[in-house]
Amino acid sequence: MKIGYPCINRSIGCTANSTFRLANYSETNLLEKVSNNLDCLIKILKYNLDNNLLFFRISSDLIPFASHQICKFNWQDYFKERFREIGDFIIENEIRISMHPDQFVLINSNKEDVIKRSIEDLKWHCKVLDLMRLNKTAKVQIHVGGVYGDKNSAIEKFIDSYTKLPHFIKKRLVIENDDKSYSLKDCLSVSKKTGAPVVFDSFHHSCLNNGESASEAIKLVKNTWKKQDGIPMTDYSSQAPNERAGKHAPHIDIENFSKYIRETRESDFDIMLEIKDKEKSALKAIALIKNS
DNA sequence: AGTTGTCAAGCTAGT
DNA sequence: ACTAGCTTGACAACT
Repeated sequence: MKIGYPCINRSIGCTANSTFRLANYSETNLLEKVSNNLDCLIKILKYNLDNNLLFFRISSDLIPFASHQICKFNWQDYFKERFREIGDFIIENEIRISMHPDQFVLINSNKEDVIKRSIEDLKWHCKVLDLMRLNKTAKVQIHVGGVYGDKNSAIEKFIDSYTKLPHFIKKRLVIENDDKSYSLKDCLSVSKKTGAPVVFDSFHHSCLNNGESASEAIKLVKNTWKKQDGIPMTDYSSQAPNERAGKHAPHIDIENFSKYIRETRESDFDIMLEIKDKEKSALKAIALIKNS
């Protein structure tokens, strides 16, 4: 079991998700930001290694506007060696990597243009992981998408788009249950048709479910991860106290986390902590696991 | 230097 | 028909 946190480290004084406005797009700006982001990424990974945090989500801002039509620069070639070095570090130290394109990436949209741009976005995410030479255990996770008033046909649309994806995307794409539209059960049925592994998000599951306990849920998703995909990736968070239902907690609720670990102890899986204070909570989680 | 408004992209629910 | 909220940090323009 590996523990990690997404995208940002708040202790080491740099960010690997620095970006700029579209209005200020220039090759110079892009080069500067990407270069800075890659430098910081390796620093974060080193910090993580020192602290036994072996799961990390790389920010979608790593290459700003990578899939936007404005970007004509061949960053793949220009930063080839840097990607390779970072990849070597990841592989040597057996760090698990994920990426999570944001809410705009929808392969089941009823607008062809949205699907097209989403695929372009998935392409660059997968390209980065390929340039790092990471194996199939490095994943790119998305939600199933919109419902458009008819979930069955929206799922059909997802399956149809998925089937047409190039192999280098398919080998990395995994789907995550969300808190409003697509439950774990929905994701499992999509997985059955597509073969895409399912990322279990425990917090979303607490918002939207069909009565499955956490330990049942983990066992169910486990079957969707083949040997080459690695052990299941999962997302964990808890409800922010006194806030709207579905809002992520600012700090880890260690009681809640401890209970989750106890309930699911018979399975091995990696945990991404989607908590606002990032590595701070991840360190607490690591300490808890060590002592349990 | 510190503060505040704004940012490429879509969907859903609520008015 | 329209908009706020999602979830969010960081850029950029303003004090």
